[in-house]
Amino acid sequence: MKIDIESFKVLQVLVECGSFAAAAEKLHKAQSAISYQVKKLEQHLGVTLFSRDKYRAELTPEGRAILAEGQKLLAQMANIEHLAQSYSDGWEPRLEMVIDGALPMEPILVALKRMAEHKVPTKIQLSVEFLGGVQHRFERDKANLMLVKDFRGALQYDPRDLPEIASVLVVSPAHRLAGMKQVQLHELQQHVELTIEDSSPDFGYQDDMQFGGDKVFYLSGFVMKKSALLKGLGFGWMPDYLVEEELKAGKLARVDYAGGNRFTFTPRLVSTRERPLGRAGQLFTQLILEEFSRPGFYHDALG
Amino acid sequence: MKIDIESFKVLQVLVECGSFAAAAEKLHKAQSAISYQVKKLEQHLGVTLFSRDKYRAELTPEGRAILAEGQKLLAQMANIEHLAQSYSDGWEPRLEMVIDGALPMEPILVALKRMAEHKVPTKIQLSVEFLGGVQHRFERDKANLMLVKDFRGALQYDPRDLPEIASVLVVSPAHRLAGMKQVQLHELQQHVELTIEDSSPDFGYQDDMQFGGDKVFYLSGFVMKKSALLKGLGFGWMPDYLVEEELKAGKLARVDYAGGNRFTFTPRLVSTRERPLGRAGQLFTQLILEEFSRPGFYHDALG
DNA sequence: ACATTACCATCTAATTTTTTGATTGAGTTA
DNA sequence: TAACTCAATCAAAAAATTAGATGGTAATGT
Repeated sequence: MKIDIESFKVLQVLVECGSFAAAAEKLHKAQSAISYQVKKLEQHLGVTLFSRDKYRAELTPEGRAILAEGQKLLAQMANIEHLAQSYSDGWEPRLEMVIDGALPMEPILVALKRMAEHKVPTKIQLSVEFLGGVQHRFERDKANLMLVKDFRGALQYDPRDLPEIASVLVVSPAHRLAGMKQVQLHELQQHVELTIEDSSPDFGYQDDMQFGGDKVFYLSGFVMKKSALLKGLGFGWMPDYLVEEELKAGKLARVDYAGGNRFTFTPRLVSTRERPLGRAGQLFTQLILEEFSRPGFYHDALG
Repeated sequence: MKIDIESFKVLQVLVECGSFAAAAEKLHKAQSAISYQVKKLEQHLGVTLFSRDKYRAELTPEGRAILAEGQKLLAQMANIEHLAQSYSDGWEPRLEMVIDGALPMEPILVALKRMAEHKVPTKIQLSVEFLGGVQHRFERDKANLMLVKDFRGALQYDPRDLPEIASVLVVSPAHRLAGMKQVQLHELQQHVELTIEDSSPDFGYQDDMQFGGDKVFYLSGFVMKKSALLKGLGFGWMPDYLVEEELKAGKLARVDYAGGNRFTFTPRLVSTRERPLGRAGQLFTQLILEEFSRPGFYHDALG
């Protein structure tokens, strides 16, 4: 004779209705069934829930307390059913995403905010990595989505292009490189290059855009890289949207590198066919596309 | 076909054991019963909990999430059973107490602390009232215990004496009454008397110890009364234990009232025969008796 | 490669739990 | 007082759950 959630439902309705018979009617049951359920619950708990010495059965103080706890139980049960309903409506329970720190966070955060506004039941986890670390983590954690800068595609992946992002080679105006015209590669190589540290543990990945000088500082993110640039520590690539202000204000200067001081990359939104996106992943995909394509945002930063 | 708590227990054990057969053995059931329970739960929730395409059945992501919620359900259920066990062990679900603000809080709080150390499952509610307010609230709220100063006993009550507490008539040393010898009643009546406001809404109750002058200030508690005394606003009774320090330090002085500047009262712990005390009430009664009888506490304050 | 074992779904029959419908005694209302 | 409502109880019926047997498939051992 196991305890049954239904007993608490009965208890609840019983108290609402005020009598066994009324509760029976409300639950489309016979009155004896209610009696039976209450008795069962009382026996199982070893506690008298109702005092029957008066005409109407009345909740005991213990009954009141058990009822209150039972409500919580019912609420948790309802919660589970709601969750299950969400799942069978196509929402996935979790959405894990890995994002390249080189990409602008603003549209990503806006997309997440809009997700929240849609009351999506999916639990979302977002990790930020750099360079090879993105793909490494995506594979290690078997994440669902990856928002990545450089992507070596394979068959099982399902990539989708986002609008291009441009980068520019910059340096502090106080730095020697700032004043030079038509800087040659060997000249660049004599200065400190600032780079983002690859966050993958195994270095199978190599940044295309490194210059190969002796003095390379590896930094752990664009915030640090930018402040190192501002301090005149060295030169390095920065996405336009991160240095627009500083260039305008003259706090940073473009390096006039002979090989070109601009390059663009195409961020990609990648999922895998093994783990097809659920409803939340699809919604996020759509929102990310919208936010990255929104005019007047970081595109304005482009010269 | 209703959903059953037992299903979640099965789910839990199933995941712990890793196989249907092992779970069946652990639960002393046939393997087919486990299959049946899982299928039932899946159907009811409309969600696939296990993927059976591989050799071993494996939790789906949805299953993992449902399991996590199910654990909460089981925890709540266990909580209810624990509570019920407490009740059938004689613990009452609630203990409501009303306390006279004239009594020292220290031993009461110590008793409550010791209650907590006993891991009493009873929910405790404590209200502080003054004079007639104590009994009024006791009756209105149908509380279980009342710790009261003056008590008009009736048959249905079950009072129990606590050690006496003494009060003294005090005033600021700067006040005119402070220097006077053998103060007569009519002299007292010309000054402001400070009294605690009766907290009962209907004033059926009248404080015995008032002097009947014109100028009476009603204050809402001893903290306020004491600071009014210290400021020299008037004179009034204070329990010894509250003014011991001030008398020693000379910040307050005894009034040399010809009718006597001391009176004692007997606090009483009262319950009613209609609502006999449960285990928590009995324990509290015992602890309160111990704390009020503890030597070296507020009794030291007595001259 | 073959036999053996472990895994889980499914089926039927047995068992247990729950519901029903009728009855009873006690308390309430007209 | 008669008619009524309340809740407990009982036996029978209905429903849910379990055990035991069987079968197909995947892993394991020889």
